Amino acid sequence: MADTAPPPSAAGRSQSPSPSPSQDAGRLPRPVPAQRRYGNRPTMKDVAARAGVGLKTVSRVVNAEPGVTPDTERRVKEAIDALGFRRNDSARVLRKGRTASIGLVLEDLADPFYGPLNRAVEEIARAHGALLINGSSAEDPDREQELVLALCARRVDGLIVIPAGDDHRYLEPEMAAGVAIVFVDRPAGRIDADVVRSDSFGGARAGVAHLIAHGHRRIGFIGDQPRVHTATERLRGYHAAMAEAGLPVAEEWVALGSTEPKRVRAAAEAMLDAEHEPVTAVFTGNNRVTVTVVRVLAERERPVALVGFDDFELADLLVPGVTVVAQDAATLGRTAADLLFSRLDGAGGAPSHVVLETRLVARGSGEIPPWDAR
Amino acid sequence: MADTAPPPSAAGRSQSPSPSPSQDAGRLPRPVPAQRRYGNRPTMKDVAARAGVGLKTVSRVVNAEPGVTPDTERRVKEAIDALGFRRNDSARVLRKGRTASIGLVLEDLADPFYGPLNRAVEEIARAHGALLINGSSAEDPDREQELVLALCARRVDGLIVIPAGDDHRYLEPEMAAGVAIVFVDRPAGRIDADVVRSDSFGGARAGVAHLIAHGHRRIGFIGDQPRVHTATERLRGYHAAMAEAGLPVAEEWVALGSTEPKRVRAAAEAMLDAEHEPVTAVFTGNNRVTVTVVRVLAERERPVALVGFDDFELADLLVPGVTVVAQDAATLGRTAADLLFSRLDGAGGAPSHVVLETRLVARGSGEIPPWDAR
DNA sequence: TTGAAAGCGCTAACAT
DNA sequence: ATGTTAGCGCTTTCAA
Repeated sequence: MADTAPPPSAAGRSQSPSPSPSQDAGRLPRPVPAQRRYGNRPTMKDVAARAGVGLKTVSRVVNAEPGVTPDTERRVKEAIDALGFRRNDSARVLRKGRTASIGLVLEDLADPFYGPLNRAVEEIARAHGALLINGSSAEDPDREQELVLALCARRVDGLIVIPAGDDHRYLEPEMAAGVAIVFVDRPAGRIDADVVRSDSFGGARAGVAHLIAHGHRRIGFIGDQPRVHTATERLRGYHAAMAEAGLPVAEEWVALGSTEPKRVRAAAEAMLDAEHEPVTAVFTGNNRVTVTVVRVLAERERPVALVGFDDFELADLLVPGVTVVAQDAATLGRTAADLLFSRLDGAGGAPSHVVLETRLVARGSGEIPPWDAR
Repeated sequence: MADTAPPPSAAGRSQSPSPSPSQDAGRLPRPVPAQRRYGNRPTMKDVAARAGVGLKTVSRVVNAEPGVTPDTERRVKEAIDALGFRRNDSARVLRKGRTASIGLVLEDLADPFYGPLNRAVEEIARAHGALLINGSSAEDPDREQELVLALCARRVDGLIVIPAGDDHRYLEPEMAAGVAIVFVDRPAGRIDADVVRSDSFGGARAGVAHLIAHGHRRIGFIGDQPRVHTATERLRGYHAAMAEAGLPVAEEWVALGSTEPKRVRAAAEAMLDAEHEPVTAVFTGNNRVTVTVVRVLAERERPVALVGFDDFELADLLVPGVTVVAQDAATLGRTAADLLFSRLDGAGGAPSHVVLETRLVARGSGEIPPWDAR
């Protein structure tokens, strides 16, 4: 999209040639002077020494455990402040077995659809005292797997995954080992696991039916790659609506593929400008596609109707307003996170499949009549 | 909101009474049978036992270190697969001292402005083999500190922070201990640290000058809270542009505060509808504010000019298109991440302050002449 | 109330 | 080429 401004000046390359940091030059051949990790951070042992107490006492103070005299506590706290001590949670985690962190793997951190979802998950995690580690798969199954396994190696307590791939059997050992995993937006492939998703089929069917109700008979569908579950579900909804209205579907009216603007634009133009049976309305399979199609339609004379899956900011302020099938990303995230933490709290039982309803929001673009209406 | 699927059923406590995993059962009065953490995941020791090799050999295979016969390697790998072993990075980290993870603290994960930034940081982190832990401060200084310190306790190698607070002295011990920290969007408060930000002052000055060039003399400024550095910098730019044009600024034309739509709407309406000297143009301090003001202006008859700080998706498709002072969030993130990793790679030197230029993008709303022009 | 000792699972350093 | 021994910094256990 926008031009990527080059970093103005090369970032501060002003390092002086490191004046021989430490003096421990000519000494005994000690293998390694028990050198501290973590940039020589003080440990509980250091705090204990400074406060003149035992290690465990420091631990008690740090963790606010009972059984420490106010006076001792004060001395320990002073030592902590003086040394700038901060507990090393890595070590704690190793001992305790829980990391108090969960992983969130989504498709693209930059996609505005995931912002509210990400935020909702974070809020719930925070309420449970857990940190959120996240990353995006860039819609690449290999990358998804790599990321998910890296998170498992970090021993996240649980994982929320928006799957890019369609085979998640690689997760079986992890799940058997007790990692809780909830899939969002799309079900897991070839394993049975918790899922929270929107009703893609029903939403798309309703959206297309809306267009049909407004007089359209030749309706295009532009969606995501067929590998993506939501894409095929929405396409199924499209076919269902058309079939229910007794309308035929020409092959040229359906275009699945990447959400890359160029591809979407080409697909849209092809079905709009076809000699034979140009479409009078378009249903778009997700917000990325919708935005590009809005651009294409804005350039043309002939008014073409549009309904898009996913709501997006400012959809109401465009002219015409964009009619959408809205799904609630925040609720999706919140529900998934709640489910995940209930699993972590010990909830057993069969995997649950939560399906959230969508909502058709009419704003104008979906109510445009066909331009060839007689 | 939607139905939060109730935890299906209560806890799955179905582990059989541990069929005495290892044989060292009837021995000394060992306090606790060394029970495994992490949901009984296999460890390198288990793999070693199963493959009939030493622990270190497993470690070598797992880390692809040299010095293992192809045959041994095969046996170890078989054991790994059979057991579903996955290295515990918590332990690794404890030993190695580096976590290969960085933290990103921003204001709001749901704000579209941060999506591309987040994504850019993630890409760089990934290129360096690091994971990204992130969270949002909700623009609350206490929450920022809490989050940052939690990340430090996890011993992230470095931190990228979009500061909410204005006093970051609490980071001094961390930085002294070697945690690399780069601030983005706004400088750190009361400490000297690396910063990567846009030229808020210059951008705002240019934006306001643009309005002045189009004939406006009464221009409003609606910005973020005065605590936020960018807000005051942009206000400074506004004042500079007005002063340079010899224009007075009425007190009622300036409104700093929360970016909450209600507040922004009230502020906008007040300055637009003033009896005395209503403004004919508005400069908005960030994308959240801009979006709300666009809504307000869309409801009115009188055409009011608008220039906003920050670009946003679809700004070009609104009618009129919204003229903005664009900053490149992705480059901001990329530059900060590059700087962070250069620090982690040992780059020393004084803190660097990188300032990225902004770009005025004229799209229509900023070129509307004053409605009272004679 | 306090603390010493034994690991958590891994890697570094040193045998063999 | 492979194995053994110490820890990393913390919590757990148990004794004082």
